[in-house]
Amino acid sequence: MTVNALNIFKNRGYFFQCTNEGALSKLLGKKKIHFYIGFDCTAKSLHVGSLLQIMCLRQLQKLGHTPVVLLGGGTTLIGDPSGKEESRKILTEDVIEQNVTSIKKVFSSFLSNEGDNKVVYVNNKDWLKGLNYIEFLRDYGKHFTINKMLTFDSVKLRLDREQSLSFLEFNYMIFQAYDFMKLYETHDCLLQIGGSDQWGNIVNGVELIRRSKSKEAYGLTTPLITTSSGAKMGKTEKGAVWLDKELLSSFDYWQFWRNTDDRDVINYLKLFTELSEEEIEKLSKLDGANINEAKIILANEATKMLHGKEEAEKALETSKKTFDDKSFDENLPTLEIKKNELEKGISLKEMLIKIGFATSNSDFKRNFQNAAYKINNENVTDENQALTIDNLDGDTIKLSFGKKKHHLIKAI
RNA sequence: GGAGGGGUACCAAAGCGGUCAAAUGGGGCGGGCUGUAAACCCGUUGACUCCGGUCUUCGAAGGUUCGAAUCCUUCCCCCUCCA
Repeated sequence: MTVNALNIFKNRGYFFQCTNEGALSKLLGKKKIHFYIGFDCTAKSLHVGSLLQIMCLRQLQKLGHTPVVLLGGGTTLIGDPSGKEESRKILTEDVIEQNVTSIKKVFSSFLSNEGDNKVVYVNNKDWLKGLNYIEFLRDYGKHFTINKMLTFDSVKLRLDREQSLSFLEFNYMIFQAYDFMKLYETHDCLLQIGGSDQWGNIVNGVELIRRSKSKEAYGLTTPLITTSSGAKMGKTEKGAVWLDKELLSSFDYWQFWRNTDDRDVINYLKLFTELSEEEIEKLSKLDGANINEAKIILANEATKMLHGKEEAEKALETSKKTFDDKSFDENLPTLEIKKNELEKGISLKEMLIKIGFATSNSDFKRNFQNAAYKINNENVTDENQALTIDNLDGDTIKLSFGKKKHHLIKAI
């Protein structure tokens, strides 16, 4: 039996809709192709919101196809209006280039850089930057009608909300279509994948290729993943779930998955791990508190893929110590402090502000009144509490803000 | 260019001379219950504070007033319709 890529996509939950499904399915079955996904470079790194797309790249690469990662160094100069309520901030070229570099790193964890279908990186700045406006309009502008563009959700939404959509942003979809065509030319790229909000943009590209080359290319979108409670997925106590150790530690990343809503676990296992369907099926039998077992597996697998096996094991260990034994583990964020300073005594309030557990004196006071702080698991009852050597447990003090945020203070 | 509507805290949205650091809802944060889940309940959500208060905030700048988010003037921005 031949492995059918689209079936895998459907079973795993990567599939939302695609153009010409029959033909695409056949194509993927008989030929190894180049396919691409574009990534926005508005931030220093990517977060879990892009993980599904990355999994698609990984999956298809495993089947022998060649992933082309398009870094939108050029389009980010404009800003994608899709799904945005307001215009994006315009970033400078410098910042974008830095982002491009750091975002590239993310992919190295997920994609193979070896073999004849190793990952290819491209930056659309390379062909967009030097574009000649008049020529571009004459060659490609004629293929786009305003009538049609106005029907796209990304545009309609903005207009319905009575929010302005600048011409600059309006051009985004034309550029994205042009990107696809360009990659078709240079890399024989036949398929573009994207989130469901990219449908309009992708179809535009497919049509541009058809009109200007009389050739067929394909588009496929992935579903928008929301949590069962309806929110967009991707937040922890500490903010966005970055796919970068510098921005979110592997422990916090592990915790993010561990804290998944019961109702989402099985779904996430399918989407974000590579466990076999049988294994997942088995885990789906768990109920009640036992679902936590599945969550731990999810966290392990997801962390392993991004940060490596060792980091995943460390995160598991740290979590056990922190939440089960209520002790501490060195893997928790740690602040080192001189012993003699501790002998003099340090204001707890200042320490908490320093490590980010309070944003101001007032904030500290509010949290204190809500019984949010603990020293070595003991509730703080004195607002003017000072940290001294008496608080040391070994050479460490554990400070907690709420149930999930812990920080160590280490005397040296 | 003309006519009208509007800009309030993270978001949405009330307030339209004092009782407004600003109702209400959402979101965030914390507490309780639990399984590091969901749902639910409670608290909190500008800064500083000698906890009595003080300071900064309602698009911007001026003005009227004992007193302004609220009234007046100018300016900036957004939306709708007309040209």
